[in-house]
Amino acid sequence: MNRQGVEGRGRALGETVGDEIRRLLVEGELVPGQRLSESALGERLGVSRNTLREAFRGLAHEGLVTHRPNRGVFVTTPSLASLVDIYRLRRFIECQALREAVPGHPAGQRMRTAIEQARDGRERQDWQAVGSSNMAFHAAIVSLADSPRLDAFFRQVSAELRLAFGMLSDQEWLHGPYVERNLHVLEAFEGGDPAQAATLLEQYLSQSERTLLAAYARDNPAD
Amino acid sequence: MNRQGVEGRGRALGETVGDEIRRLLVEGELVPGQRLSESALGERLGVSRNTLREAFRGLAHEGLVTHRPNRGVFVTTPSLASLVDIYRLRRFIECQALREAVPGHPAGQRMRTAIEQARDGRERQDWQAVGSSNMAFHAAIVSLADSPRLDAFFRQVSAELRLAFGMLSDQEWLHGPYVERNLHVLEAFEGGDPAQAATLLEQYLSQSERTLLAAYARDNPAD
DNA sequence: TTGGTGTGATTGTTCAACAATAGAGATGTT
DNA sequence: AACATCTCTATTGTTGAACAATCACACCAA
Repeated sequence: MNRQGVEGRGRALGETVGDEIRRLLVEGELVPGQRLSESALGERLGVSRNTLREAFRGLAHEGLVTHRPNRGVFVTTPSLASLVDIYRLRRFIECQALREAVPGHPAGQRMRTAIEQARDGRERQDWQAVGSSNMAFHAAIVSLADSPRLDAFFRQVSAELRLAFGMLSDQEWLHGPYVERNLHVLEAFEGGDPAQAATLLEQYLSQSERTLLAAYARDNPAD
Repeated sequence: MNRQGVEGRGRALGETVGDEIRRLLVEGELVPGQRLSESALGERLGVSRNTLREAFRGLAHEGLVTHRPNRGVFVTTPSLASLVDIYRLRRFIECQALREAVPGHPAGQRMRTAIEQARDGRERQDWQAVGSSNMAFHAAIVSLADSPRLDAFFRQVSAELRLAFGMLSDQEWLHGPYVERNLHVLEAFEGGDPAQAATLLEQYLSQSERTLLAAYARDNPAD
């Protein structure tokens, strides 16, 4: 009788549920602030409350979901403070990864493919795809540091940021302009000038932050 | 009938169980490689299997515990690779935090108190206390970056590292020599020379890494 | 309006059950 | 003895039902 809504994978456990919810999250099916009822969501995914609760724990740990004791779990509503924190982090991590990277690191290839995919998405006006590719580009930058733990951490922060992007309108304006700037960074890096690449990236991130904060303030006047 | 072994806190949930296990972990009551049976540990802590499982999820997410599907959860045995990764990370994060810190940052005070506590511990030959204070010192360095997320990440990595220290003998040699070096770093920093402080810290961490890896190799010849 | 008070819905936690799996031991073959 | 195969068993994976604890809200009194 088990594993109905989630198709039966042999290997994994109800951990698949976590992935499933994550997917609903980045696809915007579940929006920030929304309450995730244990019984309702459990029924929808075809799992029991206990299993769902386990999944919630992981998601809460990643910050995608917020647990208010005795009240339930809610899709995290990114605060202005958290956005500022995330961008501070990104500058801190990405710029140094770029600056200290060994030349010819294989991640350069991943950066290049990410840019190409972003271009594809832009042509199709698929801004969600552009956003994903964009994040892949930055994840590649982080991977220059060759630290699995740092990669995992960045992946987590990205997901949280993704949540914020999802709650805003004007996706084109948020993602579009950065495709070409990614390319500039890559060119500086592969041209053997990591310091210059880091400087470009720093400006890039600061501008991106301003844009995001402005959009946030516009869409959430209450805050 | 609930909440027996774990004394009944009114506000929190079986999440207390996570803290409890964490405590057992850093105190060395639970050693790396050990299997954590759901029924046994559940009985010992006075919680049900389901509640315990929820706690396991969080711990696994922090890397303190490793989940092998259908086989159970085990206290993580830090690998050589993970130690190398952790030290790479520490150099990456701590040195830059120090380098970019604003002068007169309040965390300087926390660094100073940590050093004093480490000295106390050293006098009492309480090497576990020295290790804790040492970590507090480095956490203070990270907090110079003013990023809650980075702080949380570092706390997590520290706990994992702590696990590794716990499995080694020769605690005095691992912790003792660094108390004074912490002071040198602090002095350089408060003397207004962050670059010098970062350089000192870098050497410090590299030496600490060598010592740790050597001890690890000695105690785990199999690896 | 302000301040209780009950009431219903949801979470927190336990328990008992069963399916699924890995590992150990037993069996049999060469 | 070495090896593959086959039970068998203990443990995990997951469920559903139960009940206690807690919160949100409507209702009512002053």
